[in-house]
Amino acid sequence: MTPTPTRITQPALYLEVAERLRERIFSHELQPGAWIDEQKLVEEYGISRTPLREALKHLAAEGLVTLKPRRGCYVTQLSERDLDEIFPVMGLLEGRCAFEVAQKATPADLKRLEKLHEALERHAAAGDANRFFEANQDFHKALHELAGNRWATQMIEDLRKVLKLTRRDSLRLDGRLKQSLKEHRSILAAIRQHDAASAGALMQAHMLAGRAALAEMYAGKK
Amino acid sequence: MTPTPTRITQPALYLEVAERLRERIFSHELQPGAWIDEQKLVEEYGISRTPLREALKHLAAEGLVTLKPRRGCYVTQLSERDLDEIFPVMGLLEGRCAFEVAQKATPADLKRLEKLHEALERHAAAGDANRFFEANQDFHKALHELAGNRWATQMIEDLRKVLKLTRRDSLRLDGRLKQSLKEHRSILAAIRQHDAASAGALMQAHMLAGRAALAEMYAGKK
DNA sequence: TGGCATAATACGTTATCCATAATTATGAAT
DNA sequence: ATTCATAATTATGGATAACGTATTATGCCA
Repeated sequence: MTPTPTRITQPALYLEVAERLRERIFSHELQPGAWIDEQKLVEEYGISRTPLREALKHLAAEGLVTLKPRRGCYVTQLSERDLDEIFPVMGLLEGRCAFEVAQKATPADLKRLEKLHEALERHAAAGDANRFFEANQDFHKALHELAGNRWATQMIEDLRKVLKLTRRDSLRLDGRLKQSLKEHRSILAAIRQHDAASAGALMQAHMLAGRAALAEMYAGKK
Repeated sequence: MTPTPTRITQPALYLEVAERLRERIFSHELQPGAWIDEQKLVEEYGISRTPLREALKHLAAEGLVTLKPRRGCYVTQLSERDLDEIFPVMGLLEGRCAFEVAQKATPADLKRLEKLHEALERHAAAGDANRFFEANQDFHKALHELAGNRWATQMIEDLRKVLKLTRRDSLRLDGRLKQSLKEHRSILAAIRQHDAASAGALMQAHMLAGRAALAEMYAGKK
């Protein structure tokens, strides 16, 4: 038998720390705007300051935290303006992916997408927003992979991470989940028909609709 | 009199180091694929390993260097595939900026763009590829600023840095400078007429033409 | 010549210290 | 008592040294 399939090269410590912090940020245990206490984390994780600081710089490059010189590290707070800027960029990139996939998807690719979409339908029918969110992400990821542009994919993933700072559960908004499903359906249909222009445009609209849903949620909170 | 207007908060050391390394990378003193010797740099700059390593991680996040676990740091080498992926993304983002600016440029904005374009014309007429390159960058930067999407701008700038790893002087290619100027002219014309769709499309084509020029250069080298 | 053990190199991490800037607490003067 | 200036505290940014360990290179032996 092969020895324990331990990772060939174990990830650097700072990457592991970054991942742990990411989770805490996404779970909102560390809220946007919160100060990140280096000393506390050092003790908590039982590591030294160096890798922690490297992890924080890494997260800063991703945009999840903001480094204020001589004042420490804070969880990034997205402004309304940030959202107004990020979603259109996402729309461009995701729209392009959809465009590409519609052009070159093979029957096997289509089958895969349909399978992912079925999961989406299922979770929507069950009203399970969490699973829907996951399935949604899987569907988009499959599109990126099929589009085959690694740089675009990287950018989209970075932006998605940043958006997770805020998005939380706009899907739970009354009707948004159903609407989102509908949009997905039409995107998939366009891809199936190899109608690249429509697929791209629909995807772009899908992103902007996501922004609008968020805005609605904020408005509702007031 | 006010005290010496020294920088309110002087930039962190690792940022300065990163900038110096960037220059050495762009000047091709550090060539793509080259191994970066930490010890040598530490001695050379008279700093300790900590800020140097932070600088390297920063550059890695920008994509200029690649960190191989336990094997050190190497200047990033772009493949043909990378170029084929990056230029279209640039096209999307820059195209969008041009689109936006065409929509909302004020007379003052147009005047500013025209002034920048004049510099472009001047340096093209003089056949000064270096200054043309600079002026070209200024023109694009002005567009980003007028478009007003900071996130898109950030991404474009990051990609431009990465492209500088390779691009060097495709502008010196026979005729490319002139062709580039022509493309700029038509873009500016579309913006002046507030023809957003054309401005966006022309800009996108401009980016793809840049990719094609690079490919031609590679082909010529063989 | 080929495989394996050993040595050298350099990366990742820890621990500690110092300087400086920011924050808070303290105390004096009006 | 309130305000302002100063002092004490705290935390970040940076430097240094040292250690463990993975990778690479060297060289021995079969």
